[in-house]
Amino acid sequence: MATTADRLLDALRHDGFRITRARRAVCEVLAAAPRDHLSAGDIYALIGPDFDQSTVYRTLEALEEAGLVTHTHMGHGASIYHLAADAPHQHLVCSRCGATIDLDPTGMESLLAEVTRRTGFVPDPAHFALSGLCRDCAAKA
Amino acid sequence: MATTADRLLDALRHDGFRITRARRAVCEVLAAAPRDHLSAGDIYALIGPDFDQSTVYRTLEALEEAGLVTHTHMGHGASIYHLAADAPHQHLVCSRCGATIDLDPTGMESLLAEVTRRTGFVPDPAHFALSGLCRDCAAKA
DNA sequence: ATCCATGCAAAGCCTTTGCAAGCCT
DNA sequence: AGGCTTGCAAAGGCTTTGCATGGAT
Repeated sequence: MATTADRLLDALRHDGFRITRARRAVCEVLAAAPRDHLSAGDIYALIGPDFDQSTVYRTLEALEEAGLVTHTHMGHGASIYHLAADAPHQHLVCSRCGATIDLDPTGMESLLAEVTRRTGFVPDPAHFALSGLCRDCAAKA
Repeated sequence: MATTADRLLDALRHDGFRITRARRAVCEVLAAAPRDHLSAGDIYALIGPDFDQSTVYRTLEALEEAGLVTHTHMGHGASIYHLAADAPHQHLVCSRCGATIDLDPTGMESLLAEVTRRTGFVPDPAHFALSGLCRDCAAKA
């Protein structure tokens, strides 16, 4: 069941947020680009010049507050935003060429549980990328 | 064998970098605070107003180029710098209270090897923090 | 003497904020 | 009507860069 803009907007409304042209535009972009890596700047570019970038940030903030969207820090550049309904995935960023890879986190649970056992810390691995060298750059190094 | 400022400076010189007052000051701060979490701003504050922040960044860049220092992205705020000679460690940052924890990466090797096996990607886990909830914040949630 | 490194200032990138006007409910 | 949202503009935090002066070798 794909996440549609209307579904996002309904959820926003249900949480007491108002539905505006700007929010509709952002939701449409997000719904049209599932599993994609959109920065706030990308979204701003996609919804066109009728809206302000601060509105994009505020809308994303509202969507995160409603649990509909999450964001991931990519270290260098801008953070990227995802639909919360998408399967969580670990982002790998090549520190040499900048390539990004999505990794299915299946199998990482035992490691994360081990971190929690040792430290009490409950990791949210999707919230930061993992740096390293991609296959090609590792081969050259 | 502790890393001293002189050792860092010798290594810099050996790589063709010149030794200056500013570089000496930065190296002294780094050598005096091993295993610490110093941002460029912290270092700038510690070396005093006789130097410029751009010099701090350029010196850290030189030290990284020479393989003497590494930095870790902490997501929100500034990156932190470490002596490369320090034991690598995974940084955990609490997304609620901001607390940071250092984690001995022993035991993570098998997971990282698994990532490489699946994707060819060779992770450098120390280069990004890991987000999540610290013990106290997890208990409250 | 050569040319790298510095300080200064300014800009860059990403993100946040203050404020008055406007729109949703 | 009431108050949440917007656009605009400006600022904020961190980092980088251009350029002429000054220092290391």
